[in-house]
Amino acid sequence: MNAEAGKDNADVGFGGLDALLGYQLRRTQGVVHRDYLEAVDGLSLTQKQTGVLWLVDCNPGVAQGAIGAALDMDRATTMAVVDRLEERGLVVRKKSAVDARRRELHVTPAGEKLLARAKSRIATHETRLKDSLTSRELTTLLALLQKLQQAADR
Amino acid sequence: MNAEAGKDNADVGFGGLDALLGYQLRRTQGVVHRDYLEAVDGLSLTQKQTGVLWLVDCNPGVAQGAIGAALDMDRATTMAVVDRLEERGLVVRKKSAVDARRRELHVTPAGEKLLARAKSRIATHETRLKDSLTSRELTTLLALLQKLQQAADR
DNA sequence: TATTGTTATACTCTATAACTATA
DNA sequence: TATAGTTATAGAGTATAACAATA
Repeated sequence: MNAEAGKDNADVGFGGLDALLGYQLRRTQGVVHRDYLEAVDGLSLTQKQTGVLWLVDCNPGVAQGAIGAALDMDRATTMAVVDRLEERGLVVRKKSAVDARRRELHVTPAGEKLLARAKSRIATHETRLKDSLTSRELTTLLALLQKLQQAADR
Repeated sequence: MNAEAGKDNADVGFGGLDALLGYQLRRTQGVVHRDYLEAVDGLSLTQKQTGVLWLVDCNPGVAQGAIGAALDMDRATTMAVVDRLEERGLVVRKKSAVDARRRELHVTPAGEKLLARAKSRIATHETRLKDSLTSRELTTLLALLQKLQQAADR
């Protein structure tokens, strides 16, 4: 494994790419999500799916659109995610008695069980991440991410 | 638009979800990528595609695998991304004269032109993001993201 | 008219597994 | 045996557009 020609893995120049906030953000998200998937290995839950399950669980009867708005998803995207959860019997859609356009979402017993297991695994994953930072750094990081969200969301 | 039943967009409780680093990271990445796509509107370049184009440009003849390693991508994922760029005539694959297994990547003139335009738009996008932070906050944020990457990458 | 959900469709990223050809 | 790239295949997130039902 010599660096005889072309470029070896070790000597790839970034030419300023790594100075981009967007790049570092995406890269960090990628690594963290992979660690997340390992943490919940076997549960078959992505970050997004867990997010929906989590919110539906603590907001029983919440409308699909509200979930999408809360998690910053398009209506069609929300449909796709909820569809998958419903197919797996983790959530159910019920017609709203108050507004027939709405579908109230509820977590099923199976969903509750899975969510509980996921939360436990996620706690471990989160601890691993947070342990790499001081308490002050964590607070700072969350605040800065918040600022970025506001700057980018227009 | 009343909050008559179920849950209205405004009163969705997060039940601790928003305290998760992984959640805030994913959310921030989503908002920032959307802003990115708006910034490069019409160029049809995602963050990932731009990243590959960028690295190939400043590392002419780089091997595909090296690009994947640098950008933290699976071999198959790298294939898919490079395939799209090649189909669009933005990069070319050439057999390495030194190691016949390798494919050296090069940016085409069309790719150079597109990358230049993208870089200009990205500068604006990055400025918008960075302007929301002080210079010290930016340094801190980049350092903390770095720390997280190391903590999650195992 | 506006809103909520739906369907159809499409693109991108991601990954696993099996395969070829080279080393 | 190990590495670089390839192909086939699949799942997941994302989004646009057109549509139905309801408000």
